[in-house]
Amino acid sequence: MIVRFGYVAMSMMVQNASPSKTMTATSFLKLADREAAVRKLERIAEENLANTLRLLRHNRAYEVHLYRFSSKLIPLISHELLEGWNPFPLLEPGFREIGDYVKEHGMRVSFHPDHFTVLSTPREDVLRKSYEDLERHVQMLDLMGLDDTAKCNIHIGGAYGNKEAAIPRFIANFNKMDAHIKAHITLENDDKTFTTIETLEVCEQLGVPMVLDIHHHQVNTGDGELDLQLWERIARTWEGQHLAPKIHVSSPKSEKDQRGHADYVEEVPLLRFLRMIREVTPELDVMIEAKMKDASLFRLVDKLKRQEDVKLMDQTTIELK
DNA sequence: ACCTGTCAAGTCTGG
DNA sequence: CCAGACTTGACAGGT
Repeated sequence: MIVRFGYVAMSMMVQNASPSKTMTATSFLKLADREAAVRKLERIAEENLANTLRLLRHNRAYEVHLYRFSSKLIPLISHELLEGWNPFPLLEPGFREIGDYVKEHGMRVSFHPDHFTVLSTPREDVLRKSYEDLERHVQMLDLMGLDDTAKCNIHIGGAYGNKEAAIPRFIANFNKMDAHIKAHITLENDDKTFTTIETLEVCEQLGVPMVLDIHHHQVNTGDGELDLQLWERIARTWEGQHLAPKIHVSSPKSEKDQRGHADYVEEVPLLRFLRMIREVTPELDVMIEAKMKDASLFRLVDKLKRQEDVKLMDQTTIELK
């Protein structure tokens, strides 16, 4: 089995390369000249895109093939103060450059819209904003010139005290979306509400690939023991996608805070999982969600390569024999 | 240079 | 019905 690793949004190795610089609404309002304030936002967005490209070059140099973009590339884009603002024409060259680089080097990229994107919501205003948020994320991928192998990963959302009602509401709201948007969505089990099995059932019903988060599963297990049978069902949701299944990995922050994310990733639980699935899964992509970002990725790979059944293929790819 | 509080968002809890 | 907690990286304002 071939396993590749990636990381999220920012680098601990490249200095001053934040792709998530922002401006508060308060300081936006403090600027007397609104046009100048908007131009400042646009400058920040261009800087975020430039830093994203710097990170991709870093990824290329270190053979990191998976990367998740920051969802905060354009500051205040969803804020009501900026209603009517359309920075996309200005940012198009920046997005295109990123997409060209991704395609040139065969990278797998994604977004993870914030947890305020909630398709299970009963509130019309929240649903509208969620649709807008998803549309905006897909729009960015479109401007990059990327196809629907670049995914937007989301959670099912809130339960509102009644999961049995929230799930069909999610499904109905999901189905109202354009096919182009739907084709970009993946669903991930969360750490509090919707378990692996519940998320999987929705994925199977909707024909949406599922991203398994093994840390979330550990803290929100529900009824579904993570055995080979469950994994095979999850892996099947990726059939026909031209993509290897993807999982998320992180480790508990502490004994007391099991849900928080630690700086680095423990290799033992991951190895146990990989060895369980290696016979049935030829390729797997693993997103590292640790505070130390790319630094934790390299530390993890360094630990893994010492295992007898692990062979290092490149700086971030292993073969588990 | 560093520290502390605030900001965005939506859900959930406790009162 | 409403205030506060939760989460995250980064701003904003203070020393």
